Amino acid sequence: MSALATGSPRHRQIADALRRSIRSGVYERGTQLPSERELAEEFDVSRGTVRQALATLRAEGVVASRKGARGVVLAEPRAQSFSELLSFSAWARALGERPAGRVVELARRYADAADAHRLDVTEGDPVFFLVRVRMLGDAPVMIERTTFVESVGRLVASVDLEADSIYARLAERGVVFAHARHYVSALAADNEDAALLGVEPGTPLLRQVRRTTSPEGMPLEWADDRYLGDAVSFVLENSSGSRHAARVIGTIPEPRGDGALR
Amino acid sequence: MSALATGSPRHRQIADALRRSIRSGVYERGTQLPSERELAEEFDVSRGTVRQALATLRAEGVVASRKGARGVVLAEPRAQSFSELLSFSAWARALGERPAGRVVELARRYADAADAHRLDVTEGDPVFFLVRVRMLGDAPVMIERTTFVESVGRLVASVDLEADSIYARLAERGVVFAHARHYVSALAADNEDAALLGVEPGTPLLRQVRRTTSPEGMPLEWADDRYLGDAVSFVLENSSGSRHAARVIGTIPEPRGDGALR
DNA sequence: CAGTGGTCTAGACCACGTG
DNA sequence: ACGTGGTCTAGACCACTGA
Repeated sequence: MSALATGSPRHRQIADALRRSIRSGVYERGTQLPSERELAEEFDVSRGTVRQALATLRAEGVVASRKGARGVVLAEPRAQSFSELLSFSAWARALGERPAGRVVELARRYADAADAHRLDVTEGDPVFFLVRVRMLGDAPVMIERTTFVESVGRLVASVDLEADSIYARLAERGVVFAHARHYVSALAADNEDAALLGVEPGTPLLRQVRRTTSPEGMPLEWADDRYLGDAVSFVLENSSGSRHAARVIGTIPEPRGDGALR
Repeated sequence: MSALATGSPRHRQIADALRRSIRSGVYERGTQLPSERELAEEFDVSRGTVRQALATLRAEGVVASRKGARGVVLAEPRAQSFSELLSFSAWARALGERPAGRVVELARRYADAADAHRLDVTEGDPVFFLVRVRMLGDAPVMIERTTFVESVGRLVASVDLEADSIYARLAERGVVFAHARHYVSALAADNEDAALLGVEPGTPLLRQVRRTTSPEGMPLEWADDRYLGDAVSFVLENSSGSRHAARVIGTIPEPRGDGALR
């Protein structure tokens, strides 16, 4: 016990405490939580702070609540975070797997129309392009094709790409990835995909196109990741109030509009 | 103008107003928003209410904010909601498409192990099983295989499944779908999939397995939806603070644990 | 340095649900 | 009828950003 987050905000500490209570069976799946006023007294904070903590758990799909009734426990908390969705290395390590990567290509090149659109740069501006095959243990599970804006790419080029997590290294140098939008669809492996993953062309792949921005909203990278369909899946939570996820026609918005459809 | 949501909470009205302002170009992508205190004065509410509205936009990926600096506009707001992710009909209509569906099978049967696990019922309990092919215009785009708990399934059986949105009809009868967890992966069309969608076996499909619960956390249905990979994709937003989405090893959790992994 | 968002408090009223 | 969560107010202090 102890040594935990004395400096972190109170509402986060409370969310952590509630998560632990649920995981350890103090509050079981399907049962009701104490009222917000009771929790406020228990943690010696105002009700507003308790509500802030509960909002976090609600967004995680751990609890649900309605107007006149007490909150209920929906499910065990999942251990995941933003960095684990962004970084293959962080994710793999959190699962106890040994992440590995083989660099296929690292090049400085010039932005084409797609790069320009997704990174908010001008066509012809320099960007960095990186292709890696990522593995769990010895088995390849995905191909990662990432395009970085020049300032970030220069840092990437100085990292040990075979061993390290790019995002951990960049974070050390003050490059913060704060927000991402992901497009998820399915496609058949083309010849290059197939060769890199060691499968037949035509094998179904899960495609994730991602665009990541800094806290200021500045695009930092975009990536086209392709997973073996039976190796990995994505999980998302989705409640009546929230709009974190959506479904769109077609695959990936290419030409104009940043937001697809239209 | 006017006629809009006089009864809805103030923070929602403010979020709507800000979304409109961004869409209409009052606040452009990449620029700063007014300070929270200024917005509070403009809308004549307290700062807390403004922050509640901004939290919504943040979760949607429309704006971002950090400690000492003003919020910035990340992207144009997307028109989507929970019901549009859940209901094929609502989604298609919102896009101006004409949704259609062909019922392949509707049967009352008895829960197998997977049903029992996902719906919190006992193996052998009655459930309702529905298979539909969904189309946009004349083209089939997905197969929907849904299993309902008995109480909901009985209502489903009384609905015009070819024309109506199940979820709209159920909502009218007081069955509220409040929370969903989705698992997204890729797989190859099997013979049945291929025949129903009119494609070759082996064609890549985007698979979404969903489990939906009531506001009280009671499971109402689970579904295995398979989309033509090039017809539809999913979009998700994901910020440093949030945990709405995650990546997991393997495809769909089958046996135990509700939360996959472990 | 002044201004900002992040956090927190201590109240209040309402619509809703359950007994 | 009562307790509940949802909403809202009017303050306050802090850590951080940016000129």
